Amino acid sequence: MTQEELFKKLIAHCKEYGFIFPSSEIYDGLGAVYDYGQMGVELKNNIKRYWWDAMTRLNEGIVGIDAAIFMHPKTWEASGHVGAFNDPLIDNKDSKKRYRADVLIEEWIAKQDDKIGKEVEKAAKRFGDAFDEAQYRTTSPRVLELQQKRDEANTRMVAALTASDLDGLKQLIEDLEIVCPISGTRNWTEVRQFNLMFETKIGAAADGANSIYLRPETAQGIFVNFLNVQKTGRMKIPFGIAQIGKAFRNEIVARQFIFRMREFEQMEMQFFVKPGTEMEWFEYWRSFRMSWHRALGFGDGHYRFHDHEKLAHYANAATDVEFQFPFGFKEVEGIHSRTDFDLSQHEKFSGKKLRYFDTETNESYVPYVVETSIGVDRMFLQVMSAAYAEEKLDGGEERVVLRIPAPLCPVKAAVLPLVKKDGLPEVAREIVDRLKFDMNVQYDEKDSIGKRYRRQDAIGTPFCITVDHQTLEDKAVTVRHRDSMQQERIPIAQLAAHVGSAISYRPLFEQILAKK
RNA sequence: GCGGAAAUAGCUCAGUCGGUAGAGCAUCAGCUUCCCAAGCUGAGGGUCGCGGGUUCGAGCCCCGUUUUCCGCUCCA
Repeated sequence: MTQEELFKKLIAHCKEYGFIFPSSEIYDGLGAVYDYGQMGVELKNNIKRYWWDAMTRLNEGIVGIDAAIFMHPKTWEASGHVGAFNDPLIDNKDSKKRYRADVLIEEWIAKQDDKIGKEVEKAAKRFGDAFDEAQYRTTSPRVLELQQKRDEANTRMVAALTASDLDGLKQLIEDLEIVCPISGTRNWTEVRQFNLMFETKIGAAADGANSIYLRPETAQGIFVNFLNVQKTGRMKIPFGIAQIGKAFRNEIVARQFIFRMREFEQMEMQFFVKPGTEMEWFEYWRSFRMSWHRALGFGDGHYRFHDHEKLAHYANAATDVEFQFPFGFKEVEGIHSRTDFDLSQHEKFSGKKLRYFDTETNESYVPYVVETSIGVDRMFLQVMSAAYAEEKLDGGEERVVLRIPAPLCPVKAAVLPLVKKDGLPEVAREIVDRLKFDMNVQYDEKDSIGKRYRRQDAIGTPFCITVDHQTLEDKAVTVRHRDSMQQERIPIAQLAAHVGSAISYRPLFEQILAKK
């Protein structure tokens, strides 16, 4: 089976067993939007719980918040989203390729620089030791001409971008006679703007000034609350603020199932540190976050770091945690050293001081920030793709099993009377009533016992508790394990403790702290 | 957004020459009572993605559209 086939089977499995449904499916669905079903929501909640507790409880000085999705529009000017989330795009009609218009122009400018470099090189050879590069650059007519063309193009591009002048960008591409690298033609479409933030209206006023965005990331809700939390929580640097919440991006093309959705959920933590100590903390979080992933036991080889060479405008160090999905290594989480960019920007735009007063040194400063940001949905897909397995049994039959780590499983145990008579269902119901206070349990009496085991395998239930005739005498049940399919006899009185220890997050947490 | 392919029951699919919808599995009820699915009986479930056209008649032919998949493109 190829990885592609495996991925398709996984998607089908997600729908068949109630993990994920296409949004508003009866109306043909809505592109790149998905709903979590009865099993999916349990798994997703458990993933969030694993993250939340690992971040806020295993680390001293990390507290959580839950900020609103709507934020003051100025937030997004300060964060740079209003400017940078708008990409001007242009298509070549012959090659059918799409490019960012400003990138095409930048590439053209880089080419002029190359030409200038070559001119200078040639001249250097010609003149030998007597060559004065600085003087040559300011006097050679050929170099001056190239420089002038380059600078002019740059000025026009910046002007057009600042003014959101799409026609100006198109004109510039035509004037510079830029050709498509693939087709070599200049058969371009118009330049179009794609705004990646969703916009809506707030309030009843119709004056047009009340546009508001759905947040494209959760981080800004933390930054604007930085002082609130610091002061009311009496937080001392270094400290962190964690948050789980929805974010929205109007992706031009969103595909690969739940890997890229227009509405998605993030788990973010912003860690505020003293300037100058940020690299130390960047390393700490890089290592902590990787341990968090690896503790799930999917195999260390499925993970790798991707360190960013080219950094975003706000960052001075950045790395991704990538997981090997059926469609290749892809980003699940980002760890960024964001400097004081965000808080400084908010100081500028709000006019409010966002500073920390260090009582030991009597200094006040804008803290630096190290961010960890993980997509819940990507994490969900990671768990599902790592857990999904098709096995050949000794009898030659196939079994589909989700080897989800027990603490994350949607259903922890199924209680099954071996037969639907002789008082076995009643005993099974009693067991359900005892266990349901502590965990999500299912009762099932339909079909043969083997069939019921397979149904539980398909949703990843780690324990099947079977009540048989002997149970009536010895007050013990058969516990069947999902992965090994082995069975053991356990007294009913010990069930809660037995299953309870297996579904605890504790071993995962211990492993995170041990590995670090 | 561009190009290609597809869309029939919850799932996998069949449906002849254009003649009014079918199988297996799944689901539900009953029987059977069994520790690793597919025993017996019965039942429910479809505007054939949607809209239009051709035709006496369309699941089938034509046009449009939506969604999905593949490739490109994009991706803080």
